[in-house]
Formats: sequence, structure tokens, C-alpha cells
Amino acid sequence: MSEYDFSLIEKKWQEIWEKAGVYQSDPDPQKPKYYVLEMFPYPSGKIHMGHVRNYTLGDIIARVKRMKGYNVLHPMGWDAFGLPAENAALKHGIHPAKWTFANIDYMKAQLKKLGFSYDWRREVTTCLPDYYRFEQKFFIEMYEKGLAYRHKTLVNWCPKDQTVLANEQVEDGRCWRCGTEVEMKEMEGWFLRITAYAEELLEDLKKLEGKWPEKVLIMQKNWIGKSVGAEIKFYLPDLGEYLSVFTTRPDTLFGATFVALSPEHEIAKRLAEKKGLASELSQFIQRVRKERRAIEEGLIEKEGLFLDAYAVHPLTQEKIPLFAANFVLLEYGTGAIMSVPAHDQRDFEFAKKYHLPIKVVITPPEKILKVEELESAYTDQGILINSGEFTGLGSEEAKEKITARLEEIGLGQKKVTYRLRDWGVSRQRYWGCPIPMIYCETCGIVPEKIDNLPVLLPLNAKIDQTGKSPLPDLPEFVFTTCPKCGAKACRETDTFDTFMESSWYFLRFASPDPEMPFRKEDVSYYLPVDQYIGGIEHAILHLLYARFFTKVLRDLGYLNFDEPFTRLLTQGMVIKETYKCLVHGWIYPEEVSADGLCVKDNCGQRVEIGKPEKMSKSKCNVVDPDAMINKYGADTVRLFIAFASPPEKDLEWSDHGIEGAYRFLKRIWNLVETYASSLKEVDLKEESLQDLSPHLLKIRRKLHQTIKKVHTDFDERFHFNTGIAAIMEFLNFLQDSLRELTSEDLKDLKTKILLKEVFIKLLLLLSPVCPHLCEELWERLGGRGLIVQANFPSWEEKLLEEEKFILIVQVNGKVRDQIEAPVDLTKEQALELALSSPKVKKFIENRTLKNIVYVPKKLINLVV
RNA sequence: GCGGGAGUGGCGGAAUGGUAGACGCUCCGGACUUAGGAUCCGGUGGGGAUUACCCCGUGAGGGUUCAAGUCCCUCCUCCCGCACCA
Repeated sequence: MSEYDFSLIEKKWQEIWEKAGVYQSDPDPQKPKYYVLEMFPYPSGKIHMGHVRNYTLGDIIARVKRMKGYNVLHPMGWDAFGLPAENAALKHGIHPAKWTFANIDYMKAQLKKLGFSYDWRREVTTCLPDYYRFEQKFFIEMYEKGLAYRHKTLVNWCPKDQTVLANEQVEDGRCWRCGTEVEMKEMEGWFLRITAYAEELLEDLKKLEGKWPEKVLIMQKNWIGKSVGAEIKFYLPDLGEYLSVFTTRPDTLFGATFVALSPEHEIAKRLAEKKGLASELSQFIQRVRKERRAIEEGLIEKEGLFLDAYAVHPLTQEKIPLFAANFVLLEYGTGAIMSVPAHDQRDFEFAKKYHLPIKVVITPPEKILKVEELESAYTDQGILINSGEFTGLGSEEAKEKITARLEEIGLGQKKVTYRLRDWGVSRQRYWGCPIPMIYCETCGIVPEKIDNLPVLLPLNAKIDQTGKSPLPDLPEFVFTTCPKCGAKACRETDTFDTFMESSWYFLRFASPDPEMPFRKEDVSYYLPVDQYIGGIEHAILHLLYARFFTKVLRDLGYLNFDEPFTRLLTQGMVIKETYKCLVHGWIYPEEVSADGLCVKDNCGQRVEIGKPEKMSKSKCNVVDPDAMINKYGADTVRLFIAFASPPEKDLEWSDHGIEGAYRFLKRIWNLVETYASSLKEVDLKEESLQDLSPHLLKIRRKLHQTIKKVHTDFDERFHFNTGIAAIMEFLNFLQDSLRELTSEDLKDLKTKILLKEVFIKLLLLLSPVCPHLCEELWERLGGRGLIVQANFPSWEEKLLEEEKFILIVQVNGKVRDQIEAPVDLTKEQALELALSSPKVKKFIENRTLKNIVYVPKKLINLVV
């Protein structure tokens, strides 16, 4: 009997599988398809445990579906443009392209070592012109449809990365990538009109209910941020024009005692000009821009600048003052609000500070609200008071009626507003896809001709220490001719946000065609993605953009479906405990002595064990996948990861835990190896498994119960941890049972056939998780063909039925006895059995039996 | 503040309203050994009786039910997301 030599086995089978092309998939209308996709990685250098988890989960699903007869598409690629490549260029003087491709090579080898079942023929690398040329084409088509436009706005600017950031890429006022505080800057850039799809993006979330995590749906919904209300016009006598405000509470209109504008609002600027307040306003603007972050955190009070002007209330004709206020956002609604201090907390605070009138117009039904008693705004709905002819109406009704009145007199209308902003896609970066636009002095903005695509990213550029993009300084890139008039013209030197690439890569996988982005027939066969798997961190950005792209491409005639990802699984993080020394801060586990002291620099301080956190270098709690593969093999790593916790929860890495997984595989290996040679030639005929001895029947029954359980857990629930537990449980049971067999028994053909069935099916069950080990043992057992191409084992429904069961006898709901009984036990028989138990008797004597509840095949409860 | 999720042994985690703690780890004991950090066997929620008996136990408190970790109400704690969005 040989030992479990995982490195030999894994290498052997990886080569055989690759040679045989067992994971290749091509469209086949005769077979049902299943597209399982894991979020492709950024080639950062080497894979981390988060990747291993993500791809292990996807691989198990892919393998199970393959065993279930699906034509499984399971691809992998590289999200290869991005800033880290430029940073590496700066730091190590290596070209971003060289760095990126070296990383891809390395990481690809790592993925191969883990035995993932990818169809590598379909590999997509987004920094290759083969890929990004089509992205340029899509952009031009969007431009021609009015979905892409150039626009000057206040943008989020990261001073360190020297680039613009989308709203989505600003986290807590900091750059999502480098953590530098973000500044506001006015800049021109390209935008995609995602807001045109806001309603559909919101509405279609309903199609994903029950298939995507609820959390993700809610996050998307909030991000889109639909509000229904009214746009209301206030006349400005000073300018002789109207100012529009947006409100969700037109029912509070009579309580409006002032109007507030964003300081950046162009009407604020014009008014200030007229009133001689221009310098005050521009100072105010500068301050607000700078303090924006602090304002949002509530660290700075609400502040305003009185514009020395009044607005006319559309219904009362009252003149109310006009302020530029630091809490009014330019980007939302109309950039101006009607302020109702009695019923909005922000307006309330502002009114208190500037001693503005507060007018109560909504009151709860129980008690009339009085201004003097207000300590904060009353923001609930209620009954209208002090509202002219609308007094007495409920809020909901009043919203309708007041809006209708405004519409009649032409001073307002119903209005829907979204929080979602258009997607700014320009980045002042080098390592990205060039934006295929040209600026011509006579023709203006002209898209590059489709035939001239791709606009190649020049690879001869040098990144210098300023970190700025070298593209504007490359004359051979910048200077070109106008596609329209042929005159000298300049290219756009910005590149696309890398989220552009990840917004359609899943389509390219289905059909990596050199001539077109994808063949329509391939995409309509494979798409949408049946199961998408990735981290929750992409709940908004990537998933929203990909949904948007899908809808745009549908409207451009490329696709015939609305949503790209039918089901979504967001896996939890891989976390590990941390160690903290008072002197050294975070330290490595190796730096902690057995008695819990820090041994770094002989420091000797007590070490605190921190709670588990996401693996990171700075916290010294990273576990390197390579090291684990070398120590235990890919199968063990995969097994531990799948077993340690359910997919959507965080997984705590445990050095002891992986030992346990390794132990389990060695047990399987030793067990199957013990019998392999004697069973290899045995012909597995299921028909000869009738009339088994009770002992063998018990084994067979347990096997079939396990198959069913694993099927449910692996194929329906995606709870791999419990499925694996069931396999472990079966192994424990099997070893106990085998111990009872004599050497005579083992010579019996029937026994041998049964054992062959047991081992063959056991290996099949485990094979999606540990394919290498199972393939090797499958071969040694004389399994037919390759296990990775075998079908999922079936189970016999009638075998699941036991003849006997353990009757739980409860008295008043408490378990008092357990009695073995036949499954067809009637209620009367159960009662008789229960009453005959001395343990039960003890609890019911001297009491009257009031009720008997019998649950067949389970329990009987005697109520006394 | 709003929204979502979670609180179960020493730990990770199991339980269509029906035996709480499957499975794994840890720890303890034993076997085999020159040795074992290998392997195998047994035990391992708490308390008490110590043979096979009882009591308590799923964040806290109520409720529904023959029966509650699971359903309902109130509260507490933790994690995550959003947050001056008018």
C-alpha cells in the first residue's frame, strides 16, 4: 500500500486533464448549459486566500453541474488595466505591461496548481488590444446614441493618484485605492448616461429577488435612490426669473419660510454678482468645498450666506429670504430647496441659528403641534394645518392636491429624482484603455473611425517620477488626423475607468472571436451567467455597471436579455486572528512565544490576541496559498476552505483546521488503498446488490442517504460545509462497519461488489471538492474513464427508507425515553410502547393523560 | 439616524416548529511504539449523583404551541452597508 503523495498525484492528473481538454466547453444546443463565473482577479502579483476561496467555491459548483450533465462554461481571465501597474513601474522601473504580464504568468500557474476546472482557451486579458478595441467600439456607439457625453463638472480628484474618481470610488472621503483624501476639482471628462437607465436598473432588481442576496439588492436600490416628489418654482423678483426646487414633501409647502441654494448654484452666483456679494460668495464656496467632508460628518454647523434677496412663495405670494447654504448639494435634485424648518431637521437647525420663522403646517392627529414646544422638527406625515384651502387634508392626499394646484398655475409638477449620478469614465492615467475620441479644430469632437480601431495604447511610454500620465507628452500618440475632415487633430489622452473592462468581460468569455466582440449565437447560448460568485465589496460598483452595460448593449442590438447574472453568491472574507505587542504593534504568529510573549527583538512584552480580521500584510495575519499547497496539497486546501464555513459567511483560517482536513484525506486514501487491489477487477453490477445481509444493507442504506444529502447540499443549497460533513460522517460509519467484517466476509463476492459501489460513489461525492485524490483512487479502484467526466451518483429512493426508527418518547415535551420501533407503528402501538417504558412510567404515574401527540416515524408526546 | 445580518460548548460551525450541539478543531485518557507533534480507539456543554439517574442550558425578558435555537412582542450586544439626497 502506498502513501498519499499529493504532489505527485496532483501534478500527474493536472497534466492528464489538460491534455485531454476535459474542461473545454463549446456551444451544444443538445445539452443544457450552465455558466458559472467567479469575479476575475486583478493581476496584482500572486493570489491570496480570498481568491482561493472564491475560485474553490466556483470550481465545486462547476464540477457538480458538469457531473449533473450540464455543458458547463467555467472561464478565467485578468482584469489587467489599473493603477498598481503604474505604481510598480514607478517603484521598480519596470514597464506596467511587463509587470502585468509577469504577474499573470505567475498567478495562472498558481491557479493551475489548485486544479480549477477552467477552459483556458477562453482566457480574457483586458489590457490586450484584442479585448479593448471592442470596448472602444461600444463607447463610440454609445456616443452616437447620446449615451456618452463630455461635460465639465466638479469631480472627485485624488491628488496622489493624479486622477478623477467616480462617486462610487470615494470611500469615507478618501480614494478607494490609495486612501488619500479626495479633493473637489472642476474638470472636463467623459460620462456615460447611466441615469437614463436608473428606472430600469431599479425596476429589474425585482427580477433578481430571491436569487441575489437581499443585502446587495438593497444596497443597489439605495444607491439608485429614487425619490418621488415635486419640482416647485419660486419667483425671484431680483432676477425676473424662477428658481426650481425639488421636494418629496409638497404637503409642507405652506411651512416654507426660506429658500436655500447650493453655493455653487448658478443663480446664487448671479444674485451675488448683482447684490455685490460676489467675493463673499466665492469665499464661502472655497470654504464649503474644503470642508465638505467635515460638513457631512456633522462636525461643522449648518451655515448660510444671506443673498439679500427674496423668493415669492407660489401659493401664498409671501416673500421669503434666499440663502446660499453649505448643506445643500448642487448635484442632487435642482441644487436648491424650499426650507420647512418645522418639518425638516436640517432646516430646523438652520432656522434656529439664523432666527428665521418656523411655521407648523403638519400635525399628528392626537395633539396639535405648537411652534413654542418644538425641540426638533416633526418629520412624520400627519394632518395639514395653516395651509389655506388644504388645511385638514392628510399628508398623502395633500401631496397630490398641492402638486395638482401648482401644475394648474404652471409653478410646479410631479417629479422623480434619483441619487444615481452619471458615470464619469475619464481617468488621467496611462495604463488603461485609450478613449477613442479626437478633437478637431473645425469639426470639434469626432469619434475615431470604427475601422481604425483599436486606438492602441503606446507601449513605448515611460512613467516618470511625477506619476503623471505620459500620454499627453507623446506626440506620435497625440497628433493624428480628423476622421471627418482630414485636418490635423489631437487625440483624447485620458483612458477609461477600469470598471469599463469588467462591465462586459463575461460576454467575451462566451465567445472570444477575433473579428467581433462576441458572436451573437454563442452569447445567446451561454448567457446570462447562471451563477456569479464574488466578494460583497462589488455589491454596488461593478455589479451596477455590468447591469447597465448589459442593458445598453441590448439596446444597441448586441444582446437579447436584460440582466447579466441570474444568481449571485457573495462569499465572505477569509479572516485570521491577529497578535499585537505593545511595543511592536501587529506581529507574526512566529513572533509569539509559547507562553504568549513577544519574541521580536527579545522584547518579552505580553501579546494580545486580537479578534480575527481580514488577512492583510499590515496585520501580519496573511496565510500564503502557495505555502499551504506545498505543505498539504491543493485538495486539502480546497477541502478545508469548503468545509470551514458556509460560503456567504466569513471563514476563519485555522492552522489546526487544515490539519484536520488533511487527516481526513489521508484516512480516505488509506481506506480505499487497503481494498483497491482486491476490488479493482470486481465488476460492479448493481443488480447483484439485492438480498444483502442486514449488516451490508445498513452500509448501503447509509451510502444512499449520504448521496442524497450531498446532492442537496452541493447542488441545491451550496452548503458545502454540511455536505462534506455528511461525507465525513459516512466515512466514520463505514470504518466502524468494516471493522465488523471478518476476512471470510471480505472474500464474498457480494461483499466485494458492495464495497466497490461504496468506494466508487464515495469518491464521486468527494470529487468536486478534491478532484486529484479522487481521480487517483478512482483509477486504482478500476473506475471507468475519468472521474472528472463521470456522472453524479444516483440514489435509490426506496433504499432511504428504514425499517425501524427510534421513537422519541416525550412527556410534556421533554424527552424521557428512546425506543426502537418499526416504521409503520400506529399511534396506538406507539402509546402502548411508551407506557411500557419504566422511564416514562415514572413521569406519568399519579397523573392523568390529557393529550397524545404522535408524529409518525419521529416521536410521541404525552401531555399529563 | 436609516437599512441589512448575526448572537448556540473552549473554538469553527449543525439542526423543513419535533432527540440542541451533526461534522471538524482543541483538550483529556488509552493502544501501538525506542520515540512521537504519526496512526488508531474512547471521552469531551454546565451542575449534581458517579453503572445506564436527574436538573439546567441556544444574548435577556415575555408570549404562541402538545412541543420553540427556530414563530410573535420588548430589550441588549456585535458586525456590515448608507448617511445633510431635501
